[in-house]
Amino acid sequence: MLQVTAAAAASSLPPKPNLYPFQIYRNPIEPTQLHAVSLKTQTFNDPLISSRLISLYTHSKTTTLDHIRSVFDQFQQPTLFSWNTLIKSYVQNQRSQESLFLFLEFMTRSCLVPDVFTLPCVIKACSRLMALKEGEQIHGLVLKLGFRTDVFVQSSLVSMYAKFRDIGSARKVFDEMSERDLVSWNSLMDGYVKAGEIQLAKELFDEMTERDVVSWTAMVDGLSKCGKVDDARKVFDEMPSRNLASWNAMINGYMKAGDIVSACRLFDVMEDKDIITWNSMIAGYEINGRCSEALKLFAELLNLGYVPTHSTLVSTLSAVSWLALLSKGRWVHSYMVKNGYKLDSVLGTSVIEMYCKCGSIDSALKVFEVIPNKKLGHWTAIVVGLGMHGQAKLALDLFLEMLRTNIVPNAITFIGVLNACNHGGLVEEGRRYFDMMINDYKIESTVEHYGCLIDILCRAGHLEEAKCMIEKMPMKPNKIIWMSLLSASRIYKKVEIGEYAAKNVTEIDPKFVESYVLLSNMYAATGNWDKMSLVRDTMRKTGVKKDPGCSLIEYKDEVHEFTVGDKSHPQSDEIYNKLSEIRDRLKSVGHVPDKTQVLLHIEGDDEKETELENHSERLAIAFGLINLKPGIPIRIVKNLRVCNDCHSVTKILSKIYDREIIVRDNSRFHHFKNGSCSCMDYW
DNA sequence: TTAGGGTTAG
Repeated sequence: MLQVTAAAAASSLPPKPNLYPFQIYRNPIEPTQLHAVSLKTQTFNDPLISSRLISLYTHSKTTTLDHIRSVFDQFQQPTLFSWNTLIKSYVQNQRSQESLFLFLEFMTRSCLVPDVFTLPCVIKACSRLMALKEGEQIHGLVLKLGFRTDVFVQSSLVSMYAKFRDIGSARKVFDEMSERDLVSWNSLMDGYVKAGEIQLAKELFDEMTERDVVSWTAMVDGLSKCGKVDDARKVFDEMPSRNLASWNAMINGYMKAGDIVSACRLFDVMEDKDIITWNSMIAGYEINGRCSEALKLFAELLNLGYVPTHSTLVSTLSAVSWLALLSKGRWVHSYMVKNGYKLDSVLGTSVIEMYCKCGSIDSALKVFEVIPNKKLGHWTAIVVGLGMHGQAKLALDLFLEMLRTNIVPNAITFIGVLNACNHGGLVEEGRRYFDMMINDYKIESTVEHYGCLIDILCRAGHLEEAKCMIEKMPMKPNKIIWMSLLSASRIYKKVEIGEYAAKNVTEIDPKFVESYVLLSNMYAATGNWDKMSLVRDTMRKTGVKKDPGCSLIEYKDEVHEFTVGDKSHPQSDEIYNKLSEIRDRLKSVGHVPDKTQVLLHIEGDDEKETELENHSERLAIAFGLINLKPGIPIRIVKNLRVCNDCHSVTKILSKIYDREIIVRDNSRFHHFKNGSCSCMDYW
């Protein structure tokens, strides 16, 4: 009897250590070595050996996850340990979706029961994927299996719900926990922070009997995210110890508050920095409009040997886009290609956007075309970009192609589509896509969608209808919408509607210059000189001033900036000679300057004409004609809307100098080529 | 044997 029991026990136990090829746990061993030996000694399927093998593979830096998977697939009966290890590897390698698939396979195929190691892994996968439904299912499984008391499992659930912004469920799990560790406190607190409930976060923080650096950092982060950067600094100063994350949170807080000086002060005194520190600074400069500084930091970071992350590149590309530094953008893009960055949803979109905003729609298209299995972001970026560049037909063709590949558009895609319809003057299509968005895709229309549709109507001259729509739309019309109506009133000479629109703009933003400019230009265009001088008087009285026009052009890695009548450029003499040559050529083709649209207080026609001729974009064009070789497009970035006269002059120049001129104004691109412009004279 | 959760950029 005794003997039988011993034999049965022996057969269920793992073989004795001396039966193993070598002492697999004690000695350092390469996974490939163990793999080979296990095959030779036919111990490959031994539970201990196979578990150890998977573990060794996951720790080896040279083994890919797919290879580990192929080894795993050869096991006859993978152990729970092997399943857990593989599931975890997927999560760690940012392949959470596959880890959930694997978990599903585990549940259906393996006859094993998940344990306290399996569950936190899959819970984390759900929270990474923002998979609410799956997360709740796994929560159900946790309850069914009775892991209610396991602190690891429970705190994973708290952090998952916190990530989902489902603070109620997070709180519920937290309240039911029989014991709580620091992580559960911190997770819940962070949940409150993320949900913007700073008061509740603070209460929880005060309630905590023990705090670690993570708790303190979450508090710093929370306070600075709700705009209390001074309070955040107080907490930061009180902290018993700080780590990189704490410093980064504080820097980021300052940057979000627009306090670049304080952010820099911290950055400068920091001894250790990591890539997140640099990313925070670069993104901070970028959101505060200091794009040149952002690019400077990017260059410095590369010099110091840091490896840029996706986030670094997104901010950098964004800064490049703002400045429209095409050559810099190309450099960053080729850096990415050389270093094997994949153009995923986020990065691909950034690169496409960069080329669009730098005026090279051709490069954007080239990048778009070579991206394999394109995501919604890629499609949206190119549709929006084509719209911006006035290529309506291609934009809509691509949109339809996207629908054919069963990609579901979102609200932003439709902004691109409507914008494209607008540039192509496609009124009926615009209405149809607007309805399609609401009825077929159940996307709620925003003020931006209405803005596009109203601009479509305005552009086509349906001003009354546009006005009706503005009055009937379900949300409060914004400044842009009224400006759209005002701008069209100027073109179609509908003074009454224009005045009505201008009045509404002024109510929203009394200091908004562009509305005064448009109103005055509308009066000028309709010969209402008295009212025009009235507008100018109002501007003088309220102290509203027109921003000085400014144009940028990139040449040999340098940005050349011109303002109206600028004489500070080293090549100034040459530029003014070129301008007088331009004047003669314009005269010879019969161009008469449109002096009605000048809004500086200048008496006498001669002065007005000189003023026009020295508009910043003319200086930039002259500079381009002097320096850029024939055939190379002249790319200019302007801070304001292009004025009427400059627009018609640039059209003529594109023809007489046989030169493509691409101008980015404050909202769109104008491609001047062979005497016409891509905006079809509506802007 | 061996594996798990929380803070900072985007």
